[in-house]
Amino acid sequence: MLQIQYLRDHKDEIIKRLAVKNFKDTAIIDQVLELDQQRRETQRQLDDTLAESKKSAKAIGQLMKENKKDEADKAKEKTTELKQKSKELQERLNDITNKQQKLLLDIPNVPHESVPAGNSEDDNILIKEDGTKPEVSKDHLPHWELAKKFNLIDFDQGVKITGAGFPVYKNKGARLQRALQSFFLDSALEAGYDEVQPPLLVNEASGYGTGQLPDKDGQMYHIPADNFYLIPTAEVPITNLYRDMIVDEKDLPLKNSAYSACFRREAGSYGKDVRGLNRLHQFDKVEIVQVVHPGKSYETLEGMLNYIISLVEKLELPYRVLKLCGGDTSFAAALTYDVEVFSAAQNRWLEVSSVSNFEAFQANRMKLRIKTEDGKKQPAHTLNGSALAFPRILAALLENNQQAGKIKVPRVLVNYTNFEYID
RNA sequence: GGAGACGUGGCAGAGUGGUCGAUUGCGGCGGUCUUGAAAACCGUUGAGGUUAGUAGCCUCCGGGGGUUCGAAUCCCUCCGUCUCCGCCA
Repeated sequence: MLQIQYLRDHKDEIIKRLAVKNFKDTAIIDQVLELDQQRRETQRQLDDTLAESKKSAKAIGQLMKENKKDEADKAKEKTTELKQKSKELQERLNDITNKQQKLLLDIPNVPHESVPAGNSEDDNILIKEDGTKPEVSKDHLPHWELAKKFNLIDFDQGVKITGAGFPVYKNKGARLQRALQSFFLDSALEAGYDEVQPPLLVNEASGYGTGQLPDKDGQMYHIPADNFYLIPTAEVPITNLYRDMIVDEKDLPLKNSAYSACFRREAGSYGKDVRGLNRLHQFDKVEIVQVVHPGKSYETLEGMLNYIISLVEKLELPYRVLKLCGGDTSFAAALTYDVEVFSAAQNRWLEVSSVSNFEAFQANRMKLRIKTEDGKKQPAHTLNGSALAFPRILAALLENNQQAGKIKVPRVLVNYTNFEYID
């Protein structure tokens, strides 16, 4: 959510930058500012009325003590009138505030000035590409074939017990997943992230806090009986740990990591995108989150990106980094980098991480502020990134490392798997 | 799930209708004293809105609603915590 003060002061610039995200509903911004004007005016009227009524009520107390009943009764009448007036003003103010709030929630975050215009992933900018793509021969198999051949993942049984997009990992497939979890969590710990294990279900307020609601309602699994949502990423519970908090500047940065299962409805996906592990309804991920001083968030973003790259390098996977264009940058993000690994048998790049700076957008929604040394308060900046998502890493590992009759496990994972080959 | 108790400022804990945004203690910050520190003493110390403003004014005692001239204090409701019972990984 944008700060109303910021919107008031930089309206034209904001409209211009939102166009980069293909947000062209400028009428909504005019409406918000108009409502803001009304809000402040009504607030002022209400304050004055309440002040008068309060003064009058206090005077009555005094008159009662002095046994001046007639004067007290007179004052009561006056106060009753004032009360009626303030009640009306209060209702009007609530109405205006609610409308304004609702509209504000629908305005996306302003993209960073370096974000290029664009409509789709084709307009993303290649920042970096590194690593050696493996030689691919004709008998190279895609990961879903390998998973079957080596009995690592059972997609059909997943369909039976739940539905498509809910695979069952087995044997060395399951152990490899466990190895990834430990490797990613240990690495994050070493990089200074405090480990947490959050709930996988969150309430509505948390969904609004990080910006999934109301924008992505329908993408999350919802449990109506309790009005809970299954988390689409650990970003939601972790960042919301700091909702409604005022953090001392000297305690920054706050750094957390968490492993969690993630649940996404992925309505509308189809074709090769959902084949095998490429896109699932339930998957595993280690997420990293930081809460930082506004002056340091872009520096932090680069640091997080470099950390993520280091993981991919340790896994010996060829990768590339993209800066997302406006059209591909999510509702809540100001700047996002995607990290993709090359999956040899499919001959395609798979997104395994997305790291974003949300600036004050989430902090504003969830009232997460920092207190500076001179006692001033301002919204913090929040960031998060996948470090990393398991399924596509697994897909690339299987496809890229296949040899005659076996698959080689990268050296860094052998400590965790206790096997060198899948055979 | 059933019965009962309770939710007050960073924490502890008063206040049960009238200048209470709230006694007090601890913690934090500033000062006196000290070579320095501790102790002691003095002062200060929540959040939001409006505003050029660290001036004034208004709002906030779990959330929402109600009674009243006036509510932290009474009523309703929701949420949460605790105790006992039941169930249970």
